Amino acid sequence: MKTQDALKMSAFQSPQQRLVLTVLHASSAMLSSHRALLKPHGVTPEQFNILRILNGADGAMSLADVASRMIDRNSNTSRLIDKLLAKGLVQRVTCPSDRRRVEITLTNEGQRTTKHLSLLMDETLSALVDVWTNEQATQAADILDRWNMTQP
Amino acid sequence: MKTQDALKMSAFQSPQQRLVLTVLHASSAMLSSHRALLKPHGVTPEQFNILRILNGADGAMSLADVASRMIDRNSNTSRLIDKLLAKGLVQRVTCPSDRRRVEITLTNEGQRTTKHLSLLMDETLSALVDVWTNEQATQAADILDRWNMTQP
DNA sequence: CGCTATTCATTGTATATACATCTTTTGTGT
DNA sequence: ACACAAAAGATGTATATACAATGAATAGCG
Repeated sequence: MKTQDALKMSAFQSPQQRLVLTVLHASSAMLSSHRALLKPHGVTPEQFNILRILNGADGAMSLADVASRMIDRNSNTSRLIDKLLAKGLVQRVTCPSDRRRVEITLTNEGQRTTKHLSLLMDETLSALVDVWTNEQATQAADILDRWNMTQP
Repeated sequence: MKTQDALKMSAFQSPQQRLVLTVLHASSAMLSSHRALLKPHGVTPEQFNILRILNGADGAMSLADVASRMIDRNSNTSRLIDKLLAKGLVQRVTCPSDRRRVEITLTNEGQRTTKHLSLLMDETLSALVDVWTNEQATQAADILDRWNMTQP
């Protein structure tokens, strides 16, 4: 169901409330697209997010470094990395200078997979997000960022 | 971490891609606020969403009716209603004219709780979303809806 | 030094979600 | 009337998340 249909009867109390609900709906729909696209390759959007972070990083990253760049920045990073490890996409090495830390790196296969999936995502999803002009996308993102800036 | 910080290094490929990531981050932060606010009252945002739907409906609703109005429109509605049932907030009655259907209604306690929590949410969260003017909120929501309209 | 506090990561438990499958009941076509 | 398809819900399994608690290693300070 489309957002405007789904919420039609509820007669938003305010434009701000409408925006919050619209964002929640849009986020859910976007994640579904990503999930469907990645699924045939055995990777979830949350796992792919980690792969992209590792691919974008220069050197090795500790688990906390990865977590701080995730969309959902939490302690389940350990378990997501477990899954990637089981698939042979990442490597986990205890840091010798500080044995509390764990360095996470992409394996060669992990690099190949990440590049391949990034390309696939960009190609497939660019058609979808082209409903927005550059100006519209920038404008909406700027407005949403006003809110993010006030959050803890 | 703030969205613009979190993603600073990644040098967005396009304004559209930036918007997608911004929406995902904003959605996650919004849900966290809601969750924290509702938690002391023993209700999750997902459960509260169902309570609000039932409260907004005129008469009784079937499970499918509820599901179609949910943010994440899926088949786990059954289990969410199980939780609300265990808390005595909703009632579940097999429809006599079509025994496949189940009518869900708020109990008296469910109505009280829903009104109380709605008020609490509005009061507490209105301060947060006031970083947006009415015009900004409407503009951003309109832009996001352009995307929703194209999705299946 | 040795004790304590802090940091980094992992694990336990409850919750929610995605997807597929199954059961029960109703509808339909011949 | 009977067989079969479709509809409404429930459930099984794997995954992800929130939050708290734990374990291990280091830092800091007396």
